[in-house]
Amino acid sequence: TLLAKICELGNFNLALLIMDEMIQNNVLPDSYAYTCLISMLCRMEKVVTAVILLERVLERDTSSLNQFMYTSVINALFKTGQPKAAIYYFEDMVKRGLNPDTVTLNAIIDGFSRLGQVSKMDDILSLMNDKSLLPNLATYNILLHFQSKQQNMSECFALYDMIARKGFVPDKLTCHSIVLGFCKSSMTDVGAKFLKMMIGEGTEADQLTFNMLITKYSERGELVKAFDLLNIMNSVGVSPN
RNA sequence: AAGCUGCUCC
Repeated sequence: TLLAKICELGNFNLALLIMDEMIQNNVLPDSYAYTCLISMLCRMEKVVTAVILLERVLERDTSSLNQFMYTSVINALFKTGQPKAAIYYFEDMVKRGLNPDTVTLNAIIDGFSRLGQVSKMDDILSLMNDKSLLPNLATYNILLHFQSKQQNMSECFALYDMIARKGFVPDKLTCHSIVLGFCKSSMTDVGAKFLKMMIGEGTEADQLTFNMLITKYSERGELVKAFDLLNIMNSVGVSPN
């Protein structure tokens, strides 16, 4: 419990110290303690320490292993530009009979999408399908963001439709990606219209997305439109920063 | 209880 709270507060040095003390006193950390520590280290970009800790669990306490530890490490390795290591742990996870779930595969799809490795993304999507794992909203948001960065707006709309068809409610990340695609395509007005439409449909309004459009309009000298958005922000209760 | 999705500005 103490470890969990310290992890939550983000003090990994103290958490590691306490873990050492536990081990010295023959109180072995349990699965929960290890998971908290590893995920905290990954969040704080201490991926090397996280991997060392995962290796310790692999050596002495394989019964404590779970998907959370692996997903945290796989995600952090991708994010720090170490895809080979990430895949190594993915394969290790599978070897040990820990079934990757949608969250694990999402982390990998996102990792490959950042590297522009489309065929690997497809491989993981096929795997998801083969294992009868259902994509979640994050899966679609990852794909949507990937397409929007490349201004593939028709792909974006196909994904947007898919989100609704699968019964998910688009969120602020969904909205951000679509508007991003329009901004990049210099279709700022369409982006603004889309944002207004999504807000009208109940999507949580979002400061970042407004900022993106306001910045774009400001760059283009379209200040009337920029101020119009600022007014809308106020009227829907999103505070400007 | 813990793991996935934001090249807005700074």
